[in-house]
Amino acid sequence: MGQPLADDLGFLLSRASGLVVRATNTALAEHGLRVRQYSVLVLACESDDGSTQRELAAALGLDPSQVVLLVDELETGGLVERRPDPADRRTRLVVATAAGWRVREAAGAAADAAVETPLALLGEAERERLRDMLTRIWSAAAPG
Amino acid sequence: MGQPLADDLGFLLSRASGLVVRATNTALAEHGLRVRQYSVLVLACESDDGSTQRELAAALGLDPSQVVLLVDELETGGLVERRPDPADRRTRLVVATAAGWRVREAAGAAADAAVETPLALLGEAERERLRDMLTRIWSAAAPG
DNA sequence: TATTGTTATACTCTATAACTATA
DNA sequence: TATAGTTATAGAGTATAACAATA
Repeated sequence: MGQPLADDLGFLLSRASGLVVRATNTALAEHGLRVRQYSVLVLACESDDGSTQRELAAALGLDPSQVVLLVDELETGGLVERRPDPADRRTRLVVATAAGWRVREAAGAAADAAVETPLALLGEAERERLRDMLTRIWSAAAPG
Repeated sequence: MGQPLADDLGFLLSRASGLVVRATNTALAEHGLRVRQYSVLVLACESDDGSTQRELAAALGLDPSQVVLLVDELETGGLVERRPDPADRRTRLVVATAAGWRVREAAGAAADAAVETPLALLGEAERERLRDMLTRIWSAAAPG
């Protein structure tokens, strides 16, 4: 007869994800960002030499064509810039600007605070276990 | 300086959720469903007397106006029907038809199989812990 | 007055295909 | 011939506001 919907991990994942994404988007709004743009900005801040859009797409689980638009918006806002790659003229390295770093820090604090409400019932040890499981879900389906 | 994106639970949740939803949608396609319609159908099968659209919306975490369209599609496909509520003429009770039950069973088996790939690295005990944590995330933010 | 279902609208996200320039 | 980035488009998902019927 099938399991109840409340036991379906796919359903539970998407419902929890939607909740957290909504809360994060609300918090990011005052910084002019949404989660997708924010994710790109965070990744750009993580690499000193910049990341190719292909690398960003793989890390985010998005199609490269979507990354183009996200980087466009961040670039228009002056938060990242596209630098030519000296080694390969096809690729463009996405690097955070000084303004990007500042926004990333403020927006990150707001996002972390916003997510405390939905995560309130989870202790730090549990969150670490949750991170581990979600990472393994990703690695099982997106090897490499 | 902020945590790495790979440690951000919001990001990990949405990435894992997207992955599982994509796999499930692919599996449900041959049954003419997508996850949202499927979720409504499963809930309709769970209640003998039917659920109001308000109840469905609350359980799914959707706005009631979205449930209208999902039920419309299921009703057009003959999988559910809207029955008048004898106790309250405003409400309409959503009930699965016999065809709905059959589709729910076949689609559920396909969805369960499809999700085995991304969940392959999690044992049953871990899945139970994951269910518990995701349920608590929901209950922390959507009390009631 | 408040609630249920409904309609309408706009925006965001997702999926796909095709094109260009380089390798 | 393959890869990085880009453009374009259509469809699905999300968010809000307003309305009629009923409580």
